[in-house]
Amino acid sequence: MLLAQVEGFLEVARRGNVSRAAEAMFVTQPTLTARLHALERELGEPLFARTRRGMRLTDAGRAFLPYAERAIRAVRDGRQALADARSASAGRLVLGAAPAVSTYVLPAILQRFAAAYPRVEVAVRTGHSEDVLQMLLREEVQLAMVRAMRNPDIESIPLYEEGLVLVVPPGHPFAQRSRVGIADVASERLIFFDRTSSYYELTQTFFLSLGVTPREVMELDNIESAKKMVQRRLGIALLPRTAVAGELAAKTLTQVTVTDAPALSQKIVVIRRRDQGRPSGTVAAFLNLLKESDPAAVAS
Amino acid sequence: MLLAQVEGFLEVARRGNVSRAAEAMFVTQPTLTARLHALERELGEPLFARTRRGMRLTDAGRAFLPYAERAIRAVRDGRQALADARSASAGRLVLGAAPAVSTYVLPAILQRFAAAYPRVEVAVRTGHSEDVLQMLLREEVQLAMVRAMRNPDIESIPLYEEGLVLVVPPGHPFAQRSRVGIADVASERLIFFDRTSSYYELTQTFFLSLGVTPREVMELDNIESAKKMVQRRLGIALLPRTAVAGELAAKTLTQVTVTDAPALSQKIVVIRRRDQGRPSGTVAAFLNLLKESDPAAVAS
DNA sequence: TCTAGCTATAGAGCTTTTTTATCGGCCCGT
DNA sequence: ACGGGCCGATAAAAAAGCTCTATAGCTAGA
Repeated sequence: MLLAQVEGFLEVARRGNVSRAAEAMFVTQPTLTARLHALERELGEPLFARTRRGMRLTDAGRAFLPYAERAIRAVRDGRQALADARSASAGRLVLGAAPAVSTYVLPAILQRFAAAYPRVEVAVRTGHSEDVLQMLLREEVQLAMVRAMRNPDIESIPLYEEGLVLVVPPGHPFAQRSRVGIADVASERLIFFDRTSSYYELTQTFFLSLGVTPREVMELDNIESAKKMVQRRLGIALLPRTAVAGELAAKTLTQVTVTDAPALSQKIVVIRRRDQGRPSGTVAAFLNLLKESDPAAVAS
Repeated sequence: MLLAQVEGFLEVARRGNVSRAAEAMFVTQPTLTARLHALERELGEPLFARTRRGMRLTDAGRAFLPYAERAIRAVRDGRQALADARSASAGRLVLGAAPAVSTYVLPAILQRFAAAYPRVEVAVRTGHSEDVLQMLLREEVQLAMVRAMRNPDIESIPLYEEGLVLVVPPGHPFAQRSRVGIADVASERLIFFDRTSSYYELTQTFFLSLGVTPREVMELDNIESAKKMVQRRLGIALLPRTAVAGELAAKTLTQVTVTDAPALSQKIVVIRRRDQGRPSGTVAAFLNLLKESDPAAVAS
């Protein structure tokens, strides 16, 4: 059965006249007649009664009519849905993100994305990078913004380098000193967050590699709490720069540079299943938006 | 766009494998590949990502999928609806009927029809023959059972001859007499029903042609009331045989034959729009059922 | 009776589709 | 490392179907 036959059926049903319907469809009348015959032959039932005045639906035709309309409408809507998806003017985008990205980087990006594509429905799922990777592999998310990871089934696009910076409360002795060494840091109470996250492992390795073992520590399970603890002078912390950008600007936290230690950072990337072909629709739109902007700069 | 392409898309989407899908659809693999390519070209977007393992839906494909399913389902359901209509195993039948037919003849017929085609939804619209004819011409009903009428746009199939019989209450003097003449009838109070119906005209013409003018009359607007009036000895009436079959059998009314007057009757036919082609589906089923039975015999 | 308007039909040409056969890549077991 | 097996893509020939022009057949209305 050809869609063209069903469309012809509808057009003739509407107009009751093959010639006019043919004209409206930009085909000749015999063509349309043939389509109708083919459709009737396939369905095994006359859909029209031929009269001197034109074509009238038979009972069978009347019975078939709503289904024909539904089918044509479905195809038309499907085309529209694809067009929407292509222009990203509508559709759905499901993102995965690591906690620090989700909280401090994504909001500003999503604000711009939502402004550019107001009809796109966006969903964000937050989790540790490893968990988000699994979501991606299970196709629960289309894109994920996580720390750089190695996996043969994904491709990564570098997003930004997220530095970990040492923050202290305003008025802390470190803030006045010209030089702060790693040994000085080790003697302070250190505040960590989320033992199960990659940050924890990263910072621990960092200290160990410098031969430093911070003794007094406090551990929180989220960055926001860690910041509060530092502000209440319960310790100092190594936190993602994006997570403290706001506090540094408001001078409610002060950044301290450790002179005798290398910069500590990790790469944040956006990852995507490698077997999904070229990005399209909302995904492509989001990636373009990322490409045009510096995610780390918009952290709030 | 070809339905076959959409079906191919669905089958491949389900199986993730062109070769298997092609096999299931009884075509060769290159055919199906070509269909997919044609569909993708028409939609301007890859629907599948080709991998070593087979075909995976792209985001675009996923967006299109529900519409494709809807379209195919609509066509499938449409086919089924036609098949149902053909076998009259389901569907809808809208009948028109004159009051006497609707009340006394149709119930028994519909009982049998409903037994034979339980899934057919039946609707009856009752009205005077002329009104029902208009309903038929406006296609508000598919068939109508009315008195024989002349109209170029309809075709009629004779159903039965409906005789008008003179009924009197049990114990009425006429019931005992061997001969009742038209003059005797004229001296009785006569009960008519529904001045606007064809019965009224018919009976009036009948008396006039015999040179009789019934003086005392009573007029009801429905047969059932007329029967009750006769039973309460308020008069005698000329009523359709089918309408009094039950009372005659139960001996709550008595039939009297007028010896010096011709039999009075009118033809009941089933009519149908002439431009509807050959009857099909529920209509054909109903007509067949009529053909096989004697409607007048089943009057209750 | 003629004309206008309707659909059906015939036959040629062309486009599209389908098929067979084959290619090129990749995975996996030996 | 290599070969068999499975994947989809491609080429080319054959087949099928579609669309066109031209025309027929029919009826209603002038």
